[in-house]
Amino acid sequence: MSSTGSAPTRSRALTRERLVASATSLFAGHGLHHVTSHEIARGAGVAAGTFYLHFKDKHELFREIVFEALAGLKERLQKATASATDPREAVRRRSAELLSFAEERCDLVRILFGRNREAAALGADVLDDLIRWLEADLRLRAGTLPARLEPLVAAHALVGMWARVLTWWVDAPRRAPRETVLESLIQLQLSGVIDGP
Amino acid sequence: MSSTGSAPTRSRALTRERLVASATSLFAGHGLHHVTSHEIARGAGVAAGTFYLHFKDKHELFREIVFEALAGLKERLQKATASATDPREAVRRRSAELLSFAEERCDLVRILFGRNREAAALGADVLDDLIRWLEADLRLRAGTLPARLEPLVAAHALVGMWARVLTWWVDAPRRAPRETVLESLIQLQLSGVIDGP
Amino acid sequence: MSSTGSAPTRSRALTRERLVASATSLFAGHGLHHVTSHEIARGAGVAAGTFYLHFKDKHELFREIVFEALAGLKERLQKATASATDPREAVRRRSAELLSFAEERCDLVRILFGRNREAAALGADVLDDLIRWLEADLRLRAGTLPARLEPLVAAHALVGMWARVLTWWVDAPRRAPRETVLESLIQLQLSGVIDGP
Amino acid sequence: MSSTGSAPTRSRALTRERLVASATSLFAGHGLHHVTSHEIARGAGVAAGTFYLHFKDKHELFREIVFEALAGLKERLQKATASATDPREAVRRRSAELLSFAEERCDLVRILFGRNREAAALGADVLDDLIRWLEADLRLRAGTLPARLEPLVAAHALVGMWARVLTWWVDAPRRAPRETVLESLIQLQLSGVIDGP
DNA sequence: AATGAATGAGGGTTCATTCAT
DNA sequence: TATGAATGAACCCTCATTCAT
Repeated sequence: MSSTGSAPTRSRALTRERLVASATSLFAGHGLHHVTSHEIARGAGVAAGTFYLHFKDKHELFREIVFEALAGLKERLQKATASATDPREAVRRRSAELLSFAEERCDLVRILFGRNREAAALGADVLDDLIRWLEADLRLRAGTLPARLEPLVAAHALVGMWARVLTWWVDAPRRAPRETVLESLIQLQLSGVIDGP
Repeated sequence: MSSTGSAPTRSRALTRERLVASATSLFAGHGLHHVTSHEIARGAGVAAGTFYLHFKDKHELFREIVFEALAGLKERLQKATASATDPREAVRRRSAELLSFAEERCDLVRILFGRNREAAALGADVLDDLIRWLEADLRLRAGTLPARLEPLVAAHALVGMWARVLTWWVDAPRRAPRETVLESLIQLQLSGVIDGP
Repeated sequence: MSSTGSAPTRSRALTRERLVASATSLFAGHGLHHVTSHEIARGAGVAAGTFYLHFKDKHELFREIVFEALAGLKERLQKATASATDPREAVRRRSAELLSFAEERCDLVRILFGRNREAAALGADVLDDLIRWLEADLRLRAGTLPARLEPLVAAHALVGMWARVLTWWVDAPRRAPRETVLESLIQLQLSGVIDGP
Repeated sequence: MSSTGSAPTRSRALTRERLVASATSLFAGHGLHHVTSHEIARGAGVAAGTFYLHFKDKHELFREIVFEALAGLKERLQKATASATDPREAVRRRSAELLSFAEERCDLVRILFGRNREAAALGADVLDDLIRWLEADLRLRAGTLPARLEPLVAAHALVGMWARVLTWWVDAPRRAPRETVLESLIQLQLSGVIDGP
C-alpha cells in the first residue's frame, strides 16, 4: 500500500498506517475509551494534531479498524469453507480457521469480541455483518439443518460462541491447547453437549 | 426491604434503591461510561452529591448491579435445573429459564451481556462466575458429554451463545417468537447444527 | 465547667467540650482546612449536625481554640515574669515557661505556631495579641533595652523566634534535650549570637 | 529566557512564565488553598486546561515557586556574607540583605514566611533548607558563638525571627523605616534584648 | 503535511451546611 | 437537644479537538 504513488503520497499513507497500527494495539489492550488520541499519535511517532489530518475522530478510526478486521475475518472464513461440500467438513474448516485467526491476530479478536467490546457501541452491532453472512451460509445448507433450528438464531448463537471462546483463549492461550479447543468447538457444533442420539 | 427500621434508615434505604433502579435503567440503555453520576442522581430524584453518600463511585454501583444480577440469574438457573435428572431435560429447562429471565429483566440482560458490555471491565471477567458454575454442572454430568468435548470450553461456548442470543432477542423481541428462539437454542445444544447422525 | 448548671445544660456543655477537644487534636494534627466538620463531630462521638448546634462554623471553632490558647499562654507568661525585677531573670523565666507550655500542650503549639499555621488566616494575625503584650512588657523595661532596639520590632522578632523553636521542638522532642533548648533561647536573648562584647 | 528556541517553544515558555507570575501573586495574596487553578489560569490570561499542560497540579507549581524563592534567597545571603571575615559584619550584611530581599520581593516573603505559610505543608518543612544552611554557617564560626548556644537551635531561632519580622514589615512598610528595622535586627543578633554586659 | 500549544466543555468528587424527624 | 440524610456549589482534572506556525 505504502509502496505506490508519489513520495508525499507514500509518506502520508505511511503515517496513516502507523496510526492504524498504533491504535489497533492500544484498542486491543485498553479498549476504545481508555485510549486517547494523544496516545495513539505518540504510539505512531507523530504529533497529536496529525491524528486529525487522517481521521475525523477517534471513533472513525475505531470503526475503520473494526470493519476492516471483520471483512478480513469474513473473507478468511469464506475461503476456508468455499470448497467444502460436506457440511460437517465446513464446520471443521471454519472452526480451524477461527483458531488460526485468533493465533495470528489476537489484537483483532480482542477488539472485535473481547473484554471491552466497545466495538458494539458503533450504532448497530458490528457483528451483525458477520452474523448475516453466517445466516446466509446456513440457509444455503438448509436441508442439512435440524428441523427446528432457525438459521438466524443459529447464526447469532454460533457467533456468540465463537466470540466468547476466542476471547477466552487469546487471553491466555496456555489454558488449553489449540487441539482441545478446536475439537470442543467442532463437537459442539456437530452434536451439541449431549453424547449419543 | 425499605419497610423496616427507623424513619431515617428507611429513607436512606429508599434513596439507595432509587439510585440502583435509576442506574440499572441508564446502564442498560447507554452503557457504563456514557452515564454520569449526575444523571443517575437526577434519575433517582436526588441531588448529585447524594450519590456519593451511598456509593464510592459509579463503578462500585455498576459492580453491585452486575454481581447481584449474576447471582440472581445463577440461582434461577440452578433452581430450574436442580430436579432434572435427564441431561436433555436440564438443557430444556435451562434454556426456558434463560428466556424467562430475558423477558422479565431485559435491562439486566443488556447490562450483563449486551451491546456495551462494559461489565467486563470490572477486573476479571464477571461472566467467569457463571461460566465456572456451568462448567461444574457439566462435569457432574460428565458421563453424558461427548468424548472430545472439554467442559471448560463448552461452558464458555454456551455462555457466549446465550449472551449473544439473549442480547439480540431483548433488543427487538418481535424479531422472533419465544418458541422459535427456545427451540433453536435447545436444538443447538442437543444436536448441534447438523441434522442426523 | 461541665459540672455546673442543670442536667441538660451540663450535657450540652459536655458535648461542646468534646467537640473542642476533638477539634483541637485534629487541627493540631492536620491543620484547619484538612479537617472536616464531620471528622470533628465523629471524633467527639456526636452526629454531624450537632456540630452546628454549638458553633456557627468550622472557623468560629478554630478561632475560639486559637484565642483561648493564646490567652492561656499570655497568662502563663505574665505570671511567670510578674515577680521578676531583674530583666535577665524575666527572660529566663519566660523562656522556661514557654518550654513548659510546649511540653504540656504540644497540640496548642502546633495550632498557634506550627507547620500549617492557618491560625494566621483569621483576619489580622492572631499573634498580634501576644506581640502587643510583649511589646508593652518590653517598653516597661525600656531602660534596660539596647539603645537602637525598637520594642515593636523586638517583640515581633522574639515571638517569631519562639514560634519557630517551639514548633521544631514539639515536632520531635528527642532532637534536643530541654536544657539545651532552654539555654540556647536564653543565651540568644541575653547576648545574641556573638560571644564577647 | 523566553527569547530563545523555536516559536512554539518560546510561546510555551512564555505561557509558563505567565502562569508562574500569576500564581506567585495570587499565592502571596491569598495563600495556597484559597487560590484555584482556574484563577491562576485566568490571571495568566490562558484557559483553565492550559494550566495542566505546564504543571501536574497546583501544589507542584507552589512547590516550584517556593523552592526557587528559597534558592534565590539563600544565594543572596551567601553572596552578601561570603566576604565578611568579622562575624559582626556578617550579621550586619545578612540583615541588610534580608531587608533588601523583602523590599524587592514582598510577594516571595509572604509566600515563604507569611500569613498563610502553607509553604510548610509541602512535606518536610521547606525552611529546613535555609535553616541547615544557616546552621552550617554558624558552625563555621563556632569559635565566635556564646558557649551555651547550640547552633541548630540558633538557626531555627534566627530564621523564625527573620520570618516574623519580614512578614510584618512587608505587610505595611510604613509602620517602621527600613533603618529602624535593620538596626533592631542587628542589635538583637549582636547583643540580645538586654543592654549592657 | 506536520506540529504541538491552547482551548473549554464536561465529568468526578468533596464537604460545609441545612432541615425534617 | 440530637440526629444523619440530603443538598448543591465549587473545585479538580482530563481530553477531544482546533489552529497558528
